[in-house]
Amino acid sequence: MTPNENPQNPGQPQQISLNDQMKRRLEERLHLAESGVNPYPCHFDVTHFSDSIITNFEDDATETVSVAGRIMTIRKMGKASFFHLQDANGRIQIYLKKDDVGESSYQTFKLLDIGDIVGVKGYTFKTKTGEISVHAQEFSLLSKSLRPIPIAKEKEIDGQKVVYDAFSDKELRYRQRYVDLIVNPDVKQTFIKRSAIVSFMRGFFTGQGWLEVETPILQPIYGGAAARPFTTHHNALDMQLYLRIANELYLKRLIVGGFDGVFEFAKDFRNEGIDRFHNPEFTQVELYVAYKDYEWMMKLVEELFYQAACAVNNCDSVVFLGNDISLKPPFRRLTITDSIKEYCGIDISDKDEHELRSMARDLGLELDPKISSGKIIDEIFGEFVEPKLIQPTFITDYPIEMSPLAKEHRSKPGFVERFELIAGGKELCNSFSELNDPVIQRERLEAQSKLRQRGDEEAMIVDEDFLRALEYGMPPCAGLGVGVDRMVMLLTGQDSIRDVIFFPHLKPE
RNA sequence: GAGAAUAUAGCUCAGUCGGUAGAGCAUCUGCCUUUUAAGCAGAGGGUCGAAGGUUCGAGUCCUUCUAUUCUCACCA
Repeated sequence: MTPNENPQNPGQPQQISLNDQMKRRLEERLHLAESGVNPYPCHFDVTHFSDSIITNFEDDATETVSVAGRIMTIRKMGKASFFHLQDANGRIQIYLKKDDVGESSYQTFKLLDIGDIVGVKGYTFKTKTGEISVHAQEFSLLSKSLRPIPIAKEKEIDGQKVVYDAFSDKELRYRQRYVDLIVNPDVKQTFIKRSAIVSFMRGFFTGQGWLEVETPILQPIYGGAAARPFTTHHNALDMQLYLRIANELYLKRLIVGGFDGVFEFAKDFRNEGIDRFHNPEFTQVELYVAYKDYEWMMKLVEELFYQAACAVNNCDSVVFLGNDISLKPPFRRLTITDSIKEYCGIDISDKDEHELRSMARDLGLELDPKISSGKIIDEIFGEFVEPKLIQPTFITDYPIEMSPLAKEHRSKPGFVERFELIAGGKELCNSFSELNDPVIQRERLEAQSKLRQRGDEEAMIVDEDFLRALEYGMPPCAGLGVGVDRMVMLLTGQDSIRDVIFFPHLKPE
């Protein structure tokens, strides 16, 4: 695409709406170039970052530093000026005096705007009012900004930072995340933490000797979860493909192949509704470990969340959705049957579909007459129990109909060895002892495909190649899926998934 | 999918009963060599989300549409 082409309407020049401020900045860009100042030079030698200058400052020892960043505030006072420069780590005040930088350089400075990126060389000092600053000896323009950034002003009152005119339009913040990141420092911190959480998990897993792998996103048959997929088309092969809804079936093939532990940070895609807990594309880390079961996996998950919280927050408790949550192990464990007994006062064990349905009706739950007993239990749980589980809780031993890929419970017929981790009333993890009997797995998938024929769009499809892999023999195995976005929400205290994804899905402008 | 709210200057927001489009910040001009929501004096800046309608007259009332936000539904 040529630079001036309109992406929405190829062939047409792009309509850049020019307001007065942009016009002026464009003229300034030309004016600077004509007067011999390159508005976009190639490099600048940075020696210091704002945060380290401030931490290492000593009153009687000035230090020569080169810093670079974006101009965020300007206070011009005739022949001297102050401005704040924002670099990757924070802000530092710069003091610029005409006598020090020279007439022409000072004239150039006076043309600059908030939003321009500059480099400054100077020495550190503390102003009359006590702010650690850099006294500029040289400065240079590094990149001219053509669009005015939203200016939020800050004032400290009794140590409390008060922000005026903050850039707060949520739509604009999501659409122009780059601006959000420039002007709202907390946003940047959330994403730095997100990266730290992912790094921590990667280290936690590889430290055990498990292998990080990559498996297909474009799949001819989707599986591993109950969800509607996105479809796409491969032209050369002229075939329909699906964007993965999970990578479970591929990772298990790798366990068959002889790896003892594999994991993948997977972007998954589900063609479903959008709300503050769901984005159409989201990140899930899935982990499979041979010769282990779900009991073992629960201990691992406790450690994972506890250590991750300590690593990124230096603290084992968080505030999530308005609740104080402690991530100190052990987490409470409760079978789904016991949880319903506790929160609804009813005993669902050994009840048939008819009895369960009337119990649900007594609780005031309207149910689709087509759904079977496992799904009824899930509905009761989802409606009356899950929202009440604020502290981290493992809910275990789900009805077998809901879990076609999990192994039947070793001592409870009709249930599987499965757990979910719930915190703040929301599911964060799902895990089971993986079903590795290929004959039973085939039966379960075929039962799913019957549900599918009856109109359940989320029922799974029989994946013959996956079954073939199991027929070669898969060791006993524990599997885990962690919703990374939700885990980041929990550990950063964000109430919406949109605040932990840089570019959440929005309709086109 | 349903309901509620929102959409006015680059940003944050006022706009009363339908009668000339407002403020602060930002921008521009002038003054100002340790300021910090810098200050002082002046100036410019608007297709009031889009399209229809009612009316002598619509930012304001009505209809439709678009987008967003929140809640609910759906959703491992």
